[in-house]
Amino acid sequence: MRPERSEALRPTARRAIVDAAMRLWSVNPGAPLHEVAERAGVGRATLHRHFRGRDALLAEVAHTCLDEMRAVVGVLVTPGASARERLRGMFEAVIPLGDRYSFLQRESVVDEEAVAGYRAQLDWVAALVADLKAEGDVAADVPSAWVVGQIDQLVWTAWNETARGRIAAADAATLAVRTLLEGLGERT
Amino acid sequence: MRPERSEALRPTARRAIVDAAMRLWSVNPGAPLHEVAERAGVGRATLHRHFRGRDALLAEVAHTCLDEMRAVVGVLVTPGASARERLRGMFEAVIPLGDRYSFLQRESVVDEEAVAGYRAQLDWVAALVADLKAEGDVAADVPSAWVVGQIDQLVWTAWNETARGRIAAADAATLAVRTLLEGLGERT
DNA sequence: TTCGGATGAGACACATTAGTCTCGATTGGT
DNA sequence: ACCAATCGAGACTAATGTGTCTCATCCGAA
Repeated sequence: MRPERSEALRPTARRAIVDAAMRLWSVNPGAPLHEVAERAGVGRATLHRHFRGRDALLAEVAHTCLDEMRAVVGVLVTPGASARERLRGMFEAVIPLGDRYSFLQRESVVDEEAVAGYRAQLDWVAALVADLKAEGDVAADVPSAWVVGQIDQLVWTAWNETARGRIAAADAATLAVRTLLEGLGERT
Repeated sequence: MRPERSEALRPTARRAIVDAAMRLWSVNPGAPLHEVAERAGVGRATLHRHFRGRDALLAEVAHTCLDEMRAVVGVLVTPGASARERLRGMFEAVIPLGDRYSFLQRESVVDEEAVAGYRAQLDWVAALVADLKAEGDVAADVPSAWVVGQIDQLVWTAWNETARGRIAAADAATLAVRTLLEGLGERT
């Protein structure tokens, strides 16, 4: 009757709830908790046993997103890689995560700590932009804030188009790099 | 006591409500109706006198957005203009509207007629992209869907960055065209 | 088999929002 | 000055979401 019971252990429930919330809130940011519980295959009461309330769950979801993002981007610190290579690697790593992170677009009500983490991510991108400029991949006269915003949106657009099946997932990162760099590179 | 009373006529109330909803929902898509009424300087009951419910208001707001967009874009059919000039004109016309249209990003629950209007807008952009390709401004090997999505997002990014004061409004359109075209133009 | 912890289902109270109604006040036109 | 239409304020009900609680059940471990 419940073959998935064996895997629905104690620690797994919490994880399932967070995962369900990520996916559900990415599509419908205002989805009620009972929908999250249902999607997680968990009772409503169990959700409240693990999380004090909606805010607590939202905070944990945000933290999880940022942790995963950090883990994925952390691999890219391979020394010796050019800024352009790091940019491409970042796109390849982050674009597949779009279907779970898109709800973060709304910076609405999140933890103090979470915003700090988000700031750190933006700083990472800002540093990358600085390197791109230093290595001549991005023209110096383009405002860095614009470049950072563009990279942010490129990730979202890439996921958006692949999710709709209009772009092959494999092409997304290549297209993103090309779109960004050959649009902001040194004028020819 | 109420100097604005003279202008708060019968037909104006409806308009004020729609306008308030546009601006408010752009920032907070889930804002309750009493906040919309308050922002519009109107009683809650009056709002319900003009609109059957939340859905009806949402529909009218969407229609208004599309109508304004159509009106603004309609001016750009000046014959003889190159595709590139039309693209730039579109950016200049549409970017200032971002603060009222951004809530449309969520295609969530809208009128059947509204989605049709939105499709028409995308078709207009798709036609522009075709012209850009024909005139050699956009490389032929880039998927048109990507270009259309990019233009869409460019508008949003441009407003986002100008709203945060990180980019001068006057530079936004120029930057957008440069970002798009010199990123997707013929390889050099 | 027995026991303890965790779970699911559901009842319940509470808060917020949506929608309706009434009443007194204000406005613009006559 | 008067009248009809509209409006704002507030009371009221219904619907929805949130949070707490109880109880029967299931699972794994002893």
